[in-house]
Amino acid sequence: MERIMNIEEQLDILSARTVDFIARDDLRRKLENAQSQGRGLRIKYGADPSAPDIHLGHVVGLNKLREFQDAGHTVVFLIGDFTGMIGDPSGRSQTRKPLTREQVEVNAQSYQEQVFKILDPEKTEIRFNSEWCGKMKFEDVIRLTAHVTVAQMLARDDFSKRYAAKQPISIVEFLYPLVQAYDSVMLEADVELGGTDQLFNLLLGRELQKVMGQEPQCVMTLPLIEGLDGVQKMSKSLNNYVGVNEPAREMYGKLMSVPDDLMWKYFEFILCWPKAKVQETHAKVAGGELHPRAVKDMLGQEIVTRFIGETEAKHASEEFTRIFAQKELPDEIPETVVSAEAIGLLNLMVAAGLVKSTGEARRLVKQGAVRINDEKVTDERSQIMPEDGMILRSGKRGFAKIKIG
RNA sequence: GGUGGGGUAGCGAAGCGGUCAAACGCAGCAGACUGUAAAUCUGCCCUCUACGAGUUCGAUGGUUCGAAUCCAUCCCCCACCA
Repeated sequence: MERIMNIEEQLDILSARTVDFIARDDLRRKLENAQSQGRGLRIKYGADPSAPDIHLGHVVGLNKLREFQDAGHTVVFLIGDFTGMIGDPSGRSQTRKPLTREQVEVNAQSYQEQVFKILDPEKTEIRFNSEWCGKMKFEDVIRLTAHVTVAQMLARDDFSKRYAAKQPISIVEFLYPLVQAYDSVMLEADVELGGTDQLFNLLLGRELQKVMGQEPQCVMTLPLIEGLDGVQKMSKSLNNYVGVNEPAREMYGKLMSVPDDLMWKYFEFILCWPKAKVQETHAKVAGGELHPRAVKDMLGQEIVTRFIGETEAKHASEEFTRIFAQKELPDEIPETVVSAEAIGLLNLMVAAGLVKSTGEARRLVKQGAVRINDEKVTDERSQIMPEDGMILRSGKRGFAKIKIG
């Protein structure tokens, strides 16, 4: 994989699929210098430690990082633990509580496991920004802020919009981009990668490096791909994501629910299919030559294969067809242990973890979504005599097997 | 420091003395349909020992036969002017 590529060739490959790329000439110069000195470039990628699930949205960027590695460069995977421990006031969701040291470490650990499904550990440097942020004195912080003006900050799209709309903007939010920029200085990043929403922050890193007497980093942004709903960007908080650590069955199933039109993006940015191949396949579907369902099955299987394995992918695909197309049972059904006494149907469903409350159970029964051993149960008051191996089914996706104990 | 606006179910947002477990939208769930956990249509969507009962509308006390709606105090948030 590590053959000698000429610089222009590298530039082409590295800039493929990017939205913003600043600036090609800078990168060329950096590549030339690095090559003559026999070293690789340092590619920075920042990660938020509060949401340690890597999902397909991140994969878009990780793929690009991997390309850099394959070209002989080093990825600096920066975990923003310092910022994570302070918390984020912008998301006014209280769920964004500051993390403790321990949580950060646990999250960082799980990050690494997932990230190395894509990145080459040999060429990855994992760093934490508490390393330098934690040592800064207040006066250092103030000095840092002197490098940026409010007007510069307000240039950021979401700030200016919120300011115009008289929405709150916390000072901390002004500090975040600055911290991120400072990270670039400390890491001496040659290139920083991020989603298109990061453009401002990435550019600020460039500015700050210049001010601090460093070669400014190049900036690349990659598209944010939409999640399962097909509209909003994939994110954990919107729960429209596919995590790289999910079981094959989940991963495949979620991918099958992606709107058809979105598939092409996934092929291009997650599986890194060449654009021509994507267009060709798209054309075949449009012309009726290929069935969209078949193409989506291919997408699901290829993605599962990449993160889990081919056997699992095949199995997930077959099981999906069996359950949803032929309405049969999955291979493995979680067991619930109950005693051998008659129990109300609603309570049994709660006990089996199929529903959170009896109210929800009642609703499902009324709607005809509940079956016992494949027989529909419509009376919400029915008493059930549990039997070993009894199959309780609620809706298309809820299964429970009864075990007497 | 001053002025004004707020805190309502997972989120957003109505309600401003009874008909409010609380409109509406989003999210979620189910059914039908389908190539799918897509789209569309329909229904559901606080809890329970469930044709009834219990707890909700920032907190606590109060006025009332009756409060999310009125009063008092408190806590929290926001914008604007200084």
